[in-house]
This record gives sequence, C-alpha cells and structure tokens, in this order.
Amino acid sequence: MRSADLPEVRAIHLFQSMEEETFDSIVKAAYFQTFPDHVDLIEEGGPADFLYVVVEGCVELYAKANGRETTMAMVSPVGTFILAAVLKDAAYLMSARTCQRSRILMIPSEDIRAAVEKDKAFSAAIIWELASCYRAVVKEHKSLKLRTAVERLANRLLRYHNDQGGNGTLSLPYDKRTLASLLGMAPENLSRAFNTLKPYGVAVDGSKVRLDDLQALQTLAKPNSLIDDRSM
Amino acid sequence: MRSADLPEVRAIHLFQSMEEETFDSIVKAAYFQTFPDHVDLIEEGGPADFLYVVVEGCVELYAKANGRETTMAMVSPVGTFILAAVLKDAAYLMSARTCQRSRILMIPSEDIRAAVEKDKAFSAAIIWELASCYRAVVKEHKSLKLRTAVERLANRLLRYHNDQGGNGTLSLPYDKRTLASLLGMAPENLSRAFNTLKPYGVAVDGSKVRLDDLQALQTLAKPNSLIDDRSM
DNA sequence: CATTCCACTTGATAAATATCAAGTGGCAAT
DNA sequence: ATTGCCACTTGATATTTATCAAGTGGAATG
Repeated sequence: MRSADLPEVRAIHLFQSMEEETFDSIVKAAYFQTFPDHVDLIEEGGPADFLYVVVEGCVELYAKANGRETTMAMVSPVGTFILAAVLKDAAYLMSARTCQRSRILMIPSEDIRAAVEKDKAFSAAIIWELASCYRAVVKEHKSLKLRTAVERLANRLLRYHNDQGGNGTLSLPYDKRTLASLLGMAPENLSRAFNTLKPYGVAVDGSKVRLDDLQALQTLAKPNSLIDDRSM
Repeated sequence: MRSADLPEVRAIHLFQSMEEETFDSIVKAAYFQTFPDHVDLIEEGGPADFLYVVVEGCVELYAKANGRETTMAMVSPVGTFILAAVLKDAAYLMSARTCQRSRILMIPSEDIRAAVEKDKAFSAAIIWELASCYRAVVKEHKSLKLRTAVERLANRLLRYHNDQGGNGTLSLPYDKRTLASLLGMAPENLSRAFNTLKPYGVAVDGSKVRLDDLQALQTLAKPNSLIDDRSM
C-alpha cells in the first residue's frame, strides 16, 4: 500500500485505536482496489482470504439456494463485510458484488487474525463491529418474520427519510429490483406495495419519494426501535 | 458462587482459556439459578444486566412486534444468549423464557465487559462465539428467504436426524407450536407440512419422527452446507 | 429521429401461507 | 370411569405473495 493511503485507512473506525505496530502489520499486505459496478467480489462457499472494507461506493451481499437468489444486505462506506468468516477462517456464507463503482480496501485475513491476537484495542473494536453486525441481522430477521411486505417497505422508507435529513423527501439508494430483494419480496410486489402506500402520502417518482403524510405512514408502519434503529 | 460450582463453570468453552485472575473476576458475582419451565427470563428492550449461559434445560428466544410474536432461536446447553447486547451495553433485542426446567448461569455484564478488556484469551473466545452466533443468524435468515415452509421443515428434520445419530428416527426437541414459530410458519401449516412430507417417508407420531426414505427427503430438501451446517 | 434496451409497472392468475372454526385424541385431575 | 383441558389436526376460506405475460416509458445508441 502506498504511504499516501495510510491516513485514510487509519481514519476507519475499526483501525483507529490499534497500536502503531499492529497497524503496520495490517496495512503491510493490504491494498485498495477500485471496481466498476456489478463486479463480483466474492462467492459464497469460497475461502475467507480477505477482509473487505467498502470505502467508496456500495456493495451488495447476496445468497443463493435451490435456484433462488436473495439480497442479504447492502454495505455502504465505511462498512466491512465477511468479518465473521475471516475471524473463523471459514467459508463465506454470502456472495458480494459492487452495485456502484466502488473503492474497496482488502486485507489478508491471516493478518487480521494475527492482529486480533496481539492487539487488545483492535480486538475490542472487532468485538464492537461483530456485535453490531449480529444485531443488525437479528433486526432484519425480526422484520421479515414479524411484518408484512408493506410494513417492511413503510419502515424502510421512514428509515431512509430519517437518514437523509427528514425533510419530507428521500431518494432510494438502490434500484427497485435490489430493494425488493432486500425487503424479501418480488419486484412486482414492491411496485404494488408502493401503490398500497399511496393513500398514506407516499408519492414515488423514479428513485425520488415524497412522504406527504408522515403521521399516517408512521401509524401504518408502527416503527419499532428494536427493529429499525440502526444505532443500537 | 459456591466453590463447588467453579469447575463446572471453568469447563464451559467460553471460560476455558481465560487467566485465573479473570476467571475469578467473572465468577465473583456470578451465580447459578434453576428455573421451572415457561418462566420469563428477560424481556426485549430491557437493559443488558447479565450474560446468560444455559447449562441445563432449554431456553427460547422470541420477539414481538405489532401484535405478532415469533420464536427467534432455541438455546440448548452449553449456549449463551444476549452476548451482543452485553458487549455493547445495549437493550436486548429478544425476550427469553425457559421451555424446560433449566439451570442458568448469570454473569453481571460489567464483569464480562471488564474481562474482555483485560484478558486476550477471553476476548478471543468471545470473538469466536460472536462470530458463530452471527453466522447462525445469517443462516436462519437465508433459510427463511430462500426456502419454502416445507423445505425448511425437511431440512430441519434432516438436521435433527443427524444430530441424534442418524439411525432413521428422531424426536422433535420442542413442542410443535414452538417448532412452527421457529421455522416461520403457523402451527396449522406445520401439520400440513408434515403431511406433505409423508410421501417422502416422513412418519410422525407425537414427537417421534421416522425417516423411511432419506434419499427422497434429501432430494426434496436439497440441504445446503452454507445454511444447514452448524459446525461452520 | 428511430430503435433498442431495460427497468419498472400493471393485470391476470397461481401458489403459498394464514386464519377461523370444528374436530380428535391423549392425559391428568377428580 | 368421567370430565375437562390442551396440543394438535383437519377442513374451509381468506389473505398474502409469487409468477407469468403484456404493457409503458425513459435513456442510451446508432
């Protein structure tokens, strides 16, 4: 890695508190790579050779079984993926592909495992990250088991709305096909779900959404901090 | 905690490799408690006061939203629950109740967090446990998104069959109501799913199940190690 | 400008799943 | 034994969701 890139890596939360020596061991064989969109990065079942950090762009985690495929999560900057597989030195459970031109930091997984052994501050950061990832999946799982498709969409819109400033408008961060899969529904049903939300003040124009009746939408969505709150 | 109980705690995988000093700090305020079945242990949204370890019996993790309730996971010995909430000092995402008379080890969460800070071997064990829990939820989530109800049941039967020796019979570890909720279906549909599996050699009698045509059941279930394999 | 492509939408239908309402059968208490 | 209870099953039906088959419209291409 070029020394010019080092400060950028150091600024990533996961690597902020580690000792200098550990940091050196991590960046030694690590490198940045920029990928065009729709490029496959890893395939489920493969060995966990690297830990990936999305620095710019966006990465989709997806999985297949039988003949079906589903989006498991979207990773935006600065997020990691397949951390658990790296730590356990186990096969990836999910595949990953870019959904935008993306700048990705790749760190050999042996270096990560060695650093975790050595550096208390780093292992504390790893624990925090892992616990956060765990809770994020639990929330997704709750959402899928406890809500209908329309409710999942409504809550997702409220979340994006909140993330984007809460000024009555939002833009969908991914194409609708991907959003549908992420929310666990067929693309056709996402269209219909948007129609169902029309009476609740949801106006869709391409990737732009206007929320004209937050009150009504919230009444329908019944947001729940133990499912929707990303910060806990 | 009585000193007679200490060896039993030391034998738990999570606590095996830690230093003696850390172990003392962990067991200092920890205690065993035995609960009858169907006792509520924690409620989602509550503060993470303790880390729980199921030593004997069985605990159901469940969650509610709107007016619905679903079983998220079953914890059998020796398993922990709400580790992530303890480490982040955050609210529980799930409730827990015994589903059998159960012996539970309870450790104050501050002691866990302090021990993680101090003890490398313990933090390594925590990381392993967390990563395993994460991957278990991801697998559950994949199962729910990629499989039909009948497929989920078929694969679950194959798993229990395997766990229990693979001699053509198995016994359902929980009542059918709970199993249905765990698999993400209504109790009535579990009954029907068992009927659907009858032509594939699945014979149910109460909680006893006979698998008379493994080949056929596997063809239907299409088990996938990246979903069904607990050991990776 | 016309064409093609692709994402998305809409309609019709099918499949999966849930709900409601009776059952059935085993088991424990009296 | 009788009773009541409870878990589970079964049937009928409703709801939700998926699938298949045309559309539509916008953006890029030539």
